[in-house]
Amino acid sequence: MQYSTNQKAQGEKNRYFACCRNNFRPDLLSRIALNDNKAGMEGLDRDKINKIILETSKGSRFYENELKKEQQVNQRIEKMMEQKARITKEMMKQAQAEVDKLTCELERSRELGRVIVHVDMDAFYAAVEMRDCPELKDKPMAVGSMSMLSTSNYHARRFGVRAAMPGFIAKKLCPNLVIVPTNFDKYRAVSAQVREIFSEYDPHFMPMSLDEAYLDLTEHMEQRKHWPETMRTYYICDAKTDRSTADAEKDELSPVLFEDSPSSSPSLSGADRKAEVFGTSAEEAVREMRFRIQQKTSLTASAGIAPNMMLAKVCSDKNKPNGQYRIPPERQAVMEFIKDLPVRKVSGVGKVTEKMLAALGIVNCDQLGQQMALLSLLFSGTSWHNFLHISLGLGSTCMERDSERKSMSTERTFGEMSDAEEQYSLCRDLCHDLAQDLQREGLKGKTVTLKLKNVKFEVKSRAFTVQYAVCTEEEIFAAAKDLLKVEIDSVSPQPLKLRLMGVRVSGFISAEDKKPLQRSIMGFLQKGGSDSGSFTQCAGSALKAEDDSDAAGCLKPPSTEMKVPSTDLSTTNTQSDTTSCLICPVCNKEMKDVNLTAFNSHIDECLKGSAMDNEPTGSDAPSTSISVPVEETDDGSDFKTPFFSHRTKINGKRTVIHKKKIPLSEPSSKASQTANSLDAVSKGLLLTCPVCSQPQSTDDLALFNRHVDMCLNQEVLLEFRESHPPVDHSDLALKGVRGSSPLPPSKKIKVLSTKHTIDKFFKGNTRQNI
DNA sequence: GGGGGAAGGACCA
DNA sequence: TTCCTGGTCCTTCCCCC
Repeated sequence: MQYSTNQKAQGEKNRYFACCRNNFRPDLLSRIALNDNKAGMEGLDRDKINKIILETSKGSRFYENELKKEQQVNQRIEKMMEQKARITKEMMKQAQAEVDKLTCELERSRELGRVIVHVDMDAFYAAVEMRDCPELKDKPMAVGSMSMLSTSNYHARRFGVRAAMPGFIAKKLCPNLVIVPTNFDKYRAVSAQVREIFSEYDPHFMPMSLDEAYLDLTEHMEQRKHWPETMRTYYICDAKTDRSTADAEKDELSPVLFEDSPSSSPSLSGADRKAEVFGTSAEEAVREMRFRIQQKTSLTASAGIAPNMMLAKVCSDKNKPNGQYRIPPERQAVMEFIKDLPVRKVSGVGKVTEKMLAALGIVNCDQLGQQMALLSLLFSGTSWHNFLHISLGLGSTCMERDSERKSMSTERTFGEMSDAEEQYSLCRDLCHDLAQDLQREGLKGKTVTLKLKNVKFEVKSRAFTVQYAVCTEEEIFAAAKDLLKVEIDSVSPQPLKLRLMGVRVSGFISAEDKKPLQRSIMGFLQKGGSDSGSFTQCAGSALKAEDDSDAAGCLKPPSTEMKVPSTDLSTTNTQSDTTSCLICPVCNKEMKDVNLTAFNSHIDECLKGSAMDNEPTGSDAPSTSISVPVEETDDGSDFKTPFFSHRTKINGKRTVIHKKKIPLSEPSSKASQTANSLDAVSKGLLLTCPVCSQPQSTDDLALFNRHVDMCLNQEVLLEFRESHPPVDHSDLALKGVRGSSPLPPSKKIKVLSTKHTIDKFFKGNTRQNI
């Protein structure tokens, strides 16, 4: 598809006059009107569709709110235009110089060597439903409810029915529309099948949602070059394209067609089957992947192939449905593609940005590039850098893998709710659900945010940062209910009329601390420590960690969370874990690539051995010492726990739990008790638990070890309870983190930003080059 | 002035 | 009669150090 600027301008003009004829203000249309920026929606009678949408929406509270938002955007544009009027020639000259300089740098670092693919399933939810219910195939249908549609099939799109449109409006546009309720379990199952295929092309592919993903095929292409034809041959499934789920499941069981690595399936070479041989180019690899997806799921996918993620995403939309498009890895080809591309096609440019740019006469990426100096004076650095990337056809070439979750939330929309008791009850329900989700992922966060949408569609969020990271229903509710109370009180004696409530927890504590409370042997024995808390990293010896702790002595006292060193592994379920580097606490020997079972056996042996030749020699006797961390407390006293040193990050600040090494000869220490215990073992009598200090029978060292493990875990919990007394939120109520400053929700009118947000595609290497 | 919390908004699927 | 959900990131304001 070619984008013609002239056609587009003419279209805008026509729409403007059509609006005038219909007494609709054109500036309102941009929010309420049909967004036909979607495959299968080209050439629609927009005026007719918009008229229906507006007539259906007009007068509703939603419409009124949209109107208000639209006016806010218009004000932003006015401000921007005033700012533009103040720009001098000199300012433009300087700005241009800066733009040129940055452009040169970006051009120098342009990377064209990666083969990035964006795969997007066509009308995914609708396609799954049509596959499983063939009678829907020829009807306009959508998935969702009368309130909101998730997606629509291509028949429905011809009527202007699309995702994110309320069902009742869709019904006005297309009275014969069939609305099917969502069935996420089914979509997830299909998505898993598709992802299985993705992983064969890029094991580290980046899923964006159930129906789309980015893949880096660079490595695959290298290998593929040397593949014989048999490895690129796939057999065509004769199954009906509209087969039922049962058929699909049957197919799934077929090793011939669907468990389809030709190399590992010699039976595939049956001559009676129709085969398709794919080539070695990127286009062929992607065509093969799409073919396999279709064979396995009976669903089609579209794909874009480009040197970066931004372009790949745009490309996947180019030949939708069931098509693909490639931008060759050459600068000229990229620039040619970008030239006429409407800015709105770029992911990250939404309707507000589109409108603001349009006010400056910028519709396509070519114009975006030409106006960059002006944009650099009107938008924030982040925003115009983003625009510059787009105009140069640059995007991330480095997929951000394993990025950590920042927040977790749950929200619910409902009919008007005015009763306070009901609202508190709902709030608790939400907290309950959220707590379950948080605990499922082992997350704890310090900021609780309550989101409210009133019946006028006005959204408010109120946040409160608690002193300790929370994850239970009670803890979250304690904070959320106070936030809710303030809102209810603020409109009293009128009722607070809500249509949505949500609760969010963010500000997660570090990766290491957000794991369950139980501290594993792995955590104790890990050499040194690492910010990430990963056991597989070897960041320095246990002795070195002692130095670290000294160095960290000048740091602020560790936050109380630090008293809960934790990992996700318990001492009893670690057998499958192999670590790159461990250090035995008894003999201090480094052990590489050892699994925990073997490591535990080694410690047992060492304990026996140490017991036999128990010869404590003071601090120079690492073989018979254990580490006891010392956590500084406010009164300067030591806080001892039987843990090894442990470093973590809280809110970006690195903190270290201090570790003090205590030789066995040191009296009155748990370590010396261990020494005594070892001595006892040597005498075959009893062993004193280093944690609870109780003598234990020593007939069986394994039993003794289990006892110590249990004690350790109990002590962790005890310390956790001591250091985390139940938070009485009624005391903390709305004090916020700034101490005396009362939280309450600011009633001030926010100055609207005239800045744009950054496109997430530019977080990779390229962005760092700026 | 910088860091960080709060609030609100843009954008995405 | 009816306009979602869950997530990320950005921007601005404001307080504190």
